[in-house]
Amino acid sequence: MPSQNPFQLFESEKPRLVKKGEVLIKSGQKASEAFYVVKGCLRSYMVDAKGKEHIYQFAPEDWIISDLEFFKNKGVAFLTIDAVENSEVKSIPTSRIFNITAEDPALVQEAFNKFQNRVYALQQRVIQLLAYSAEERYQEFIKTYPNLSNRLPLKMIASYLGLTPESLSRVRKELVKGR
Amino acid sequence: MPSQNPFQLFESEKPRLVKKGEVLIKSGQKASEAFYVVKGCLRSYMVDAKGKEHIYQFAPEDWIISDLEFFKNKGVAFLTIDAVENSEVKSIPTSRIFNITAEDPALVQEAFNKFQNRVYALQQRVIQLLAYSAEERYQEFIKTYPNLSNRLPLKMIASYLGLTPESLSRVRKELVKGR
DNA sequence: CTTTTTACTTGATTTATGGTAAGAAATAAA
DNA sequence: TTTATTTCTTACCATAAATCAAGTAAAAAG
Repeated sequence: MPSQNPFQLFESEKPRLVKKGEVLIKSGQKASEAFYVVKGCLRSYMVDAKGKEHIYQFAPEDWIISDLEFFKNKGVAFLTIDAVENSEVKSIPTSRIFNITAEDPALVQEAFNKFQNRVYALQQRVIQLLAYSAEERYQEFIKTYPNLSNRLPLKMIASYLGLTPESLSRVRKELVKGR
Repeated sequence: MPSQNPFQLFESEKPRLVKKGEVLIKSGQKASEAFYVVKGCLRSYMVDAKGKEHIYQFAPEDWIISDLEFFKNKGVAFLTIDAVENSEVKSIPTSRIFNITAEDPALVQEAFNKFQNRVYALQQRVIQLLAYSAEERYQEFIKTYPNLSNRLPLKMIASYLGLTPESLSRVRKELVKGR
């Protein structure tokens, strides 16, 4: 969810420092915050029955990240959110995002744009998971997020793409050979 | 994108009849409409390089369906939308959805709810594609959309779940045996 | 109805990706 | 630095799902 200017909704909030690895929202927890990343990178993920992590989203600078399941799920977070790097974030209760109707129309417009971008990004993600091979998904990832692909450990990119680290390592090897 | 009451935005539109198989938006086409399904069922899908269809979304009664890529893609539709059954639909230009700021606050609130539901549904979909096996995805589908699973041909459900019809047929066979 | 087309099933085989394991490289900690 | 920990690579093998192929069932068209 990138934006030209920091989202107005977060403007008045004080940024907070979070250390690499620090957990901001824990799955099963009864809290719901949305985070705006000023600096660094957060991620959201779920852990399956076998203990394997599946990364749903990365949020580098200027992105917003939260767990929307909250509303559907009796106020219990479904995803875990933690910091991939030492970061600086602003936060608001998620509920505020859905209660801005009466406020500034510019804010409403801004929220619409965010939602539009978000739905668009998710559409891309679903299509890629449905229709693309491991190699195609990886190539698309580095094309779409060139900045992220050199900052993130391979195993996290693999998790985001629905692959094992071993498979992504092999894919990468093939790509190098191919040039 | 289900809703309690038909979305206000579509209220004043005249419903139009579409026949099973009729194409409403064609990939590559320079049109962008959002459809509200009064009766029947629509779907959106993309066709990959090998000619294989991948279904992104189904829209039965009371759902909204459109191609958001439009905005990002120089006004060219990425997905194709057609009718899975004889249907009755209302439509508006997609752009209207993003230009309702100045109008009725209730409308804005309604749009927020739709977006929230949509992002939530997409989150579920991504997580399932990342973390679930063929069998788990199918079971989740019939649990989440019990009504849809008996109306749709198996091959479309397979496409939606990212499977071949052969694989889904086998999954189904195993499930019957298991009981 | 009868015919034609499309959808579904099932078996045999292949393929892409996963799992295991061990070592190398890189990063973090001491 | 040196050591410890984590990440990445690579080889070998396993497996879920895809592909191919052929037949059956069901739906649409005549």
